[in-house]
Amino acid sequence: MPELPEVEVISRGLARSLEGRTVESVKILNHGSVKMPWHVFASRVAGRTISAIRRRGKLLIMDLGENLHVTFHLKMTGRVIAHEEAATPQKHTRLIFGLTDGGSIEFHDTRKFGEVRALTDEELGDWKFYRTLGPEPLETSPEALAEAVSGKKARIKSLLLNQSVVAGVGNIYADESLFRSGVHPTAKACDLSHDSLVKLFTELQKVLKQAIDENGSSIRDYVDSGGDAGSFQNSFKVYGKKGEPCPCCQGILDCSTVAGRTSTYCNKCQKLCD
DNA sequence: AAAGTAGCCTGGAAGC
DNA sequence: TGCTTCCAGGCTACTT
Repeated sequence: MPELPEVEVISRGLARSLEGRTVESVKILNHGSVKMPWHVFASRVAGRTISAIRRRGKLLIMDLGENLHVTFHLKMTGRVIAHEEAATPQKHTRLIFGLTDGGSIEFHDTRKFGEVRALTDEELGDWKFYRTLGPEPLETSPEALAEAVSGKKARIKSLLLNQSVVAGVGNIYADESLFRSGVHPTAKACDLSHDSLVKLFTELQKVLKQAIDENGSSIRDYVDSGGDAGSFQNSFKVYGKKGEPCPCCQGILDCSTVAGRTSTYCNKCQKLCD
C-alpha cells in the first residue's frame, strides 16, 4: 500500500495539477475518515488556496496558505485523486473537496483506515505522530541511518518499520531492502556490523529511488494521482513470493511473521549476525 | 525495552 | 454454487 515511493509519486502528480487552485466546498461522506470535529475541518478548508503539496514519511500534506495543513494518511487503501470536473461519489468515496474552478479532489478509501486532518502549524507540531517522525531515508546518509539503529536490541525489521526511526518505510520496502542487503529480518541490530547496517540503508535508498522512478508499486488498490498503476511490483525480489525460488540461490523463500507482519526472506542468503 | 495481540475495515481468494 | 474463513496492511493501545 502506499509507502514512501507511492506517496511521493502521488504528491508530485497532485502538486502539478492542484497548486494555486482554491477549495470552495467540502463534502464529507464518511465522518470517521476525518479525525477531528467535521465542522471545524470543513470551515477551515473552505475558501483556502492550495499553496503546496508535499510528503513527509507516508503522510501526504496539502498546505493551504500560511497556517493550515491538510494531512492525508492513506494507510492501506487510501487514494487522493484530482478531477477536472465535479467528482461523482463512488461506493468508497469518503471526502470530496469542490474547487472554485469546477474541479474536485476526491479521497477514496475502501477500508476506511485512512485519516484526514486540517491542522494549524501549532497543532501539526503538537501531533505526536508527526512530531516523532524519524529522518527521511532519501535525505539522510546511510551512515547516519546506520548510526541511529546501531547497538539496539530490537529486530532490524521492526526498526525499519518504526516511523520514529526512519520515516516512510512499510512492509514491502523493508523486505526488499533486507533481501538486497543480505540481512535477515529477525536479526537484532546489535548483532550486525556497521558495514552491514550501512549496506542495508544503501539498498533501502536504491530500492526507494527505483520505485519512485517506476511510479511506485501497484498491488491491489494503489494508483497514482492520475489513476495510473506503477510498475515496481514487477521488480519485487521477495515481497509476496513465499514458496518461490530465491533469485540468488534458488532455494525456497521462507515466510513468517516478524514484528507483526508477514515477512518473506531467504534463510540462506540473509544473515542473522556478522 | 521489546514483543505479542487485538482492533480498526473491506473485499478478494482460498477452503469446504 | 454458496457459504465461511483467512488474509492484507499501518498504527495505536494494551498486556506480557
